Amino acid sequence: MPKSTNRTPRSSRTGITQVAAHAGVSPATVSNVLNRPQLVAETTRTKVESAIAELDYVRNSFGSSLRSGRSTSVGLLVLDVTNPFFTEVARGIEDEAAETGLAVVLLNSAESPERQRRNLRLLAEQQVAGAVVMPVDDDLSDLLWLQRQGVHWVALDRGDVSENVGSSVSVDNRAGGLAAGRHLLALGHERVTFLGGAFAIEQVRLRYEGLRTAFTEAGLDPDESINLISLAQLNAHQGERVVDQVLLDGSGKRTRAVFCANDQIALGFMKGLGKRGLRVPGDVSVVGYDDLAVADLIHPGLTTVAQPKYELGRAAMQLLSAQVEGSDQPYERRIFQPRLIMRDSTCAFRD
Amino acid sequence: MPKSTNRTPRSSRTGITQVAAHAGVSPATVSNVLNRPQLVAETTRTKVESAIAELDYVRNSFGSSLRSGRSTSVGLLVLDVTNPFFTEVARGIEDEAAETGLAVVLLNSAESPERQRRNLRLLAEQQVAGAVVMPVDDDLSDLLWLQRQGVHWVALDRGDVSENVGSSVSVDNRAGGLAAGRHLLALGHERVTFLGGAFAIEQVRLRYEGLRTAFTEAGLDPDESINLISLAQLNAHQGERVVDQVLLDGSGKRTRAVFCANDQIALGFMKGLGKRGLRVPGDVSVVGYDDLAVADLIHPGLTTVAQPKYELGRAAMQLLSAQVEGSDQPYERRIFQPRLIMRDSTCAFRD
DNA sequence: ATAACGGTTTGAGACGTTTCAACAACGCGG
DNA sequence: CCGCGTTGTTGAAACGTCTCAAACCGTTAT
Repeated sequence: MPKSTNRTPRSSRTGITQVAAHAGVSPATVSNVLNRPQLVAETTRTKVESAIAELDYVRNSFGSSLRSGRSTSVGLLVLDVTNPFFTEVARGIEDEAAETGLAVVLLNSAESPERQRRNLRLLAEQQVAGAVVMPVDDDLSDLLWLQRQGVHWVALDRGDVSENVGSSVSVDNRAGGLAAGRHLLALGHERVTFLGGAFAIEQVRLRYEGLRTAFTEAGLDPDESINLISLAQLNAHQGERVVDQVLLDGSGKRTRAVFCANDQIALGFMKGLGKRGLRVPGDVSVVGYDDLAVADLIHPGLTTVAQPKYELGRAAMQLLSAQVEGSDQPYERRIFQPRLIMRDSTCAFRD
Repeated sequence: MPKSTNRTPRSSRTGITQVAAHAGVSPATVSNVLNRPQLVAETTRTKVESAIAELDYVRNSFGSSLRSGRSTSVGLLVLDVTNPFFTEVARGIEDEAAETGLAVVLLNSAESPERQRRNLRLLAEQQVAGAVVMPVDDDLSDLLWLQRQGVHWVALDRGDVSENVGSSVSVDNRAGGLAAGRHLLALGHERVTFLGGAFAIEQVRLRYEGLRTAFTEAGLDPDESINLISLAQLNAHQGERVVDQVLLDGSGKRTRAVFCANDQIALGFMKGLGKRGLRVPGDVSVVGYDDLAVADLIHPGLTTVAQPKYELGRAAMQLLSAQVEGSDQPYERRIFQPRLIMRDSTCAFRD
């Protein structure tokens, strides 16, 4: 990469000073028009405004932010830009930010702690007002560092960050697991496979716990009734790969109901079933988690647990704004409720 | 929203000056260590470096950029953050940017010209070094304005921006349509429905033209052989809604092959077919466009035209860097080739 | 006539960094 | 011992904006 000399091209870009000259007032007045219009008299204000229009002036946020200490952008640090869950959230954040005139700086941790660290550092350098972060692991020290640098943050989908460390928005994963479990039990499935155990990931663990609760509620022993299968990664490929293992079940009886930690796994799993000539829900009932757009498009429609992703994003941004505007704000954790969406991938148990 | 006084909290944040004091050198030297390490003597450099480490100094990009005129962020303006096509592209851009230490500012036009305009303005204010833009319509005047403000840009997936206005990266849509057409013809389908005509969108028009070329090649009259159906929007819902209309075809004969302008349409269409008890590919062969991740997960697997999305993003970013580093660079347009992926949603014609 | 007072405007620093000309220190050949 | 080039270091002036205290100016109260 050649280290080119890439400096501001022309000698004097149109700045607040040029506008001031053109309108016959002082720079300070122009600044006032821009930032506290109430302070400046009607007639001068219009004069300045037309000067701004004529010169096609746009504010230089560097100068502005440098002086005022206020930043006009916020960070969004996600694990994987490609993940449909995040993209919905991102849209919520983006919409909310747009209303406040904030720009969203998107960074991708790619699930790597090292890259997360680099990105947080970048955010600190960029002096963002705040950041919405999906932490890559349980180690919050980097986030605390960010806080010390004066950057507020809100944790996304990680309700477990301890209360007095930061705000968070998340969806009640336990409730989601519970709803899925109740649904399957209502259909008569007293034996269920949970597909996706990777308990390092909090969300998965909670969904599993919710499922167990449903069985306990029903007077069944979770340890007996739930077949737990661990996956290296929570993607479609793993879901497909593990089909045979699931079908055997260990108990001898064939598995009739599967609850997947997310929709992608469910899709992979269903693909695997199809290859083996098994039908959903005739042979196996499948419940997913996330309600991706495709869940409603595939055949059969996937019964799944929906999360208010867009709302989640908006809420995250709102909490962040609150933090930023009043540094003394107490930390808040907002928890949303998931919703079971019944489609055609589940049906009543029959032997 | 309360207009709180939210100023820089502490009196003197650790800046280059504090580091200088702590290391017993001048601020200029610290700056040199940061930007041109070769210039400064080994011993002083280490001295400064440890001061930086001890004080946990992070560079303030406002001050830096203000003075140097160099920006450390680029914009990415998309039509819809949620669109899987863009998210892949975004990942490419993000990866490439990360390597250069650039931050990506993500903005969403939501298909609205007015919001695009606002976003471009925001980018100008943020003084980004450049932007990757998917223009919302054919009106390039706002982009030219951006250029006048000193912000370079690269058009994404819009090869039609005229040569001497800006760079672009795109995928050869005509070739994609051609490949799809040849594939269907090779299977014996001499009559095909094109689903998605909304020719305001350049990509769609070109895919259609490619399809026509395939028929012409084969000695068939495109006007006779291709049934063109227009959709208000290119989404799954529209794809589903239009099923009956497609099946009738007008010619009396039942449609046996459909080429959809994108995968989402294809998915919706297939859902509609399923509801009517028709099988893919037995009753109707379906070809999509985009190769979304789900195309390989659903049953039957969707035959579709894949675009090198990730590469597209990387290339866009590379072109942008070139523009930024040497303002004199000639505009370049990079065109990628799509690839037909054969799965199970197409089969030989039989009556 | 003076003082006090709102409503407006403005001069003169900051903010944190980079840059560049100038300076210091040093060794070296003449 | 003097100039001279080389290598490191630095003082001071930007960059574009915001902010604050001070100045200005017609009014009105004293």
